[in-house]
Amino acid sequence: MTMSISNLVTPLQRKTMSLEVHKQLRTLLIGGRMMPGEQISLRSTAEALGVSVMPVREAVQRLVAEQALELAPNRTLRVPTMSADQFREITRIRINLEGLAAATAALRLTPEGIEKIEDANADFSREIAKAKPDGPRLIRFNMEFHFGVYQGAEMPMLLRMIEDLWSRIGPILNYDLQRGSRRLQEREPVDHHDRLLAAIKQRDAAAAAEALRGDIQTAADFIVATKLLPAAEVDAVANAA
Amino acid sequence: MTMSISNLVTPLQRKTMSLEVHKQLRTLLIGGRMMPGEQISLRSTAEALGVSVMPVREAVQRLVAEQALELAPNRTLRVPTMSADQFREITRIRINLEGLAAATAALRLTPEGIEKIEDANADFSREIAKAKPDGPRLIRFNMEFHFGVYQGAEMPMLLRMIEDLWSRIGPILNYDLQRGSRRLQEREPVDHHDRLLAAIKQRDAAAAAEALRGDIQTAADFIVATKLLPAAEVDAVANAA
DNA sequence: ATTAAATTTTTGTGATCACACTTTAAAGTT
DNA sequence: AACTTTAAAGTGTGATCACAAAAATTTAAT
Repeated sequence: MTMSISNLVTPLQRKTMSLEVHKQLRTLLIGGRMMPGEQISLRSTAEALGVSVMPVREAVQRLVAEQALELAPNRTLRVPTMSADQFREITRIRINLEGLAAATAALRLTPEGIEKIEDANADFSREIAKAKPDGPRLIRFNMEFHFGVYQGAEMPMLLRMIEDLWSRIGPILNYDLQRGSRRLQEREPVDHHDRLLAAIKQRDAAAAAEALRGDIQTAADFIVATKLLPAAEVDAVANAA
Repeated sequence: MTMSISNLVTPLQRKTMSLEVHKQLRTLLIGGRMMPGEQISLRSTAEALGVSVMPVREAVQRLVAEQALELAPNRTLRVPTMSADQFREITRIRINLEGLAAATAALRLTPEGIEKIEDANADFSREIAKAKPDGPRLIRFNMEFHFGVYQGAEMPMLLRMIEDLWSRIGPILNYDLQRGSRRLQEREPVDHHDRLLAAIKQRDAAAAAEALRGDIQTAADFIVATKLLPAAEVDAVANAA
């Protein structure tokens, strides 16, 4: 009976088409490839992906549960729209959850982990310094930086909850970005990142959470200021508890 | 064109069997009617509920997304088991999220809302004072008290996230309760509730969050101390990101 | 040209069947 | 009796069909 094999193999993933569809749709959403309010059709997406409707149905159910998609009362499926109030609420939740992750990560991050974050921050800083920064690249580097920190907290459940939140605000952020936000020209986000990084190196949990709070809050204030988001939702969501 | 009718009618819910099944299973889970590790069969539950497997499949997908159910690598469906580490992580998340809700509620709760909470707390206090308190009733009153507070925050997304967390720890809490925990005999939870209530009445957000932290933490410490939870999970979960 | 009615198309939802895989029970073998 | 092998039952997964309801389109009428 072999004894240490469990340390050598990866725990064997479950591979279904549902999960594959779920991942693809989620990537589209986070990347802002689908506009808020846009309608989705089961059969269309099934045909586009070359599968039957079944895997799509299951994937969609998961996305609805994650609130990354929305099932309207008239049974139409769409990318959720978000009111300014809802966005503000998510921002408060993010500050708490991601603040917790950052604070914990400040205490637990390994030197290797810190190095990865520094790389991501360098990439981000370099891109934003360009005359005409590439939006998608910026988003990617920003994501690598943030989730590099969050992974360092070694709290898998918390990480997943944060991912879910990002998949919900992804469409908003990216949609704003595609319209050519001028915030990209500013050094502000880099300052917050540097401050967070410094706090982590000093193992200062409170300072890390505070730096992250500044990053999230100022970015959110900017989005709200664009007046892109409707003041309030008119139609009710059908997510009965 | 009628103008004020929108204020009179409820926004018409989407009524599908999937949602019904979802609600029923979720109730079972939160109520601790299903043991951690217990296996679920699509066909069995479908037959038990008198429907086809389809609604069950969709409901289960949602529950898996909510992490209230688990899909093992060998494709078996079961109520998630939880290691002590995982429970501790959830506790930290709860302290942050429910603390945020309590702090916000302290500032926003209406007199009617406060009255409702006081009633729930009185019921809870009365039940716990009995010689042989009724477990399910205690759980219900405790839930009414907590969610009475959380609803007062007027943050619907946060509320839903907290509900999801409760559906995950429900099996643990209730399972412990069914084994006849002696903690019920103690006044401790009542003290924390009273402290929280007092903070709310004084509109002291920080004190409210702190009182709630005490309530959650001491209860969690007790659960961990029972040694009911395994130290670590042996088999990996199949929730690929 | 506009509006109203009728028709067609498309939508999500539920049920049923087929398949590959795992687990369990039975039969066979030593 | 203990072990191995084989067969049966049960599992989630994917595909296909049927249906009612909503949307979009066309047709008819004013």
